Amino acid sequence: MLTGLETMAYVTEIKLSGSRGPWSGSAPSSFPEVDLEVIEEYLQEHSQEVQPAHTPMMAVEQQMQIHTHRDSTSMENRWSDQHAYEWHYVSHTPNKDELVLNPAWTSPHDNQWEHIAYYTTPVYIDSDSQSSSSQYQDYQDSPSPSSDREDRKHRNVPLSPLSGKRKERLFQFLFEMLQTPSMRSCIWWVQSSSGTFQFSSQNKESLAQLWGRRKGNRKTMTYQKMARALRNYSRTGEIHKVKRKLTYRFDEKTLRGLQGDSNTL
DNA sequence: CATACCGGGAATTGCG
DNA sequence: GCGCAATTCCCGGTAT
Repeated sequence: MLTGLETMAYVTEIKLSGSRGPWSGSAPSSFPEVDLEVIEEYLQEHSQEVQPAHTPMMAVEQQMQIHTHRDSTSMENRWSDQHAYEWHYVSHTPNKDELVLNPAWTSPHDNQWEHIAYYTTPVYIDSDSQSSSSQYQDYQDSPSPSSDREDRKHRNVPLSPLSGKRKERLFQFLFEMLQTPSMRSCIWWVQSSSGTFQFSSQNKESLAQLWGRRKGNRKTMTYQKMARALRNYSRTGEIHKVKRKLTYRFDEKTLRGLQGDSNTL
């Protein structure tokens, strides 16, 4: 039989045949995966818009709930409690770990952060935010945040004229996804203030596929390949890997640049 | 032992 | 044609 991922792949291939088939509607539990189509559509409409006004995306989100909410989080947190690292959300809730997914779009008052998440940037929708934002400035991920190697040389992202649209970079795409509520089941901030984010081991492939589509690659993008590109960033400094499973961190500069963008756009 | 992640060399592709 | 930013392949290493 097909696994959730594969099934989804098929679905996305066949898709738009209008019929949502028996799966999505009646068997939401069959796959916690995210519906790429829905996400794509949504993203297309809101991609770069600056319309904080209303949130017509609610429709999308509702649909997504069907596929994503449920408890597919169990694994995600298994390691999180092994030893509190720089984030210890769940410190006291055994099965609460869901940190990200569920609570988000189910509570009525989450519109708050949804807003923030949208146009103000930094956002503090990360797992830690509400709990303990105290002991965090400590992470000892990589060597050190300071020691400016040779980045500041002549490699800055000047808000260049950007005449003509430059191709979207992977880290920009990821940042965008991180600001998209509906993508919370694929990627989320572990600690937005430090730019640390993490991929969902269940839906990382969906996110990768989405990236691949956006780029219009010939073959389908996979997390493996996307991660390879991510590894290149550790050389150029945009993003660094942190010692936690599926977790990375935007460089301060990169983050600042991205945040600036989203505000100024 | 099996599977998932991680890392990086190296060739190739697309684009500006 | 050049260089950049991936993309694709692949394979060894580590962790679970």
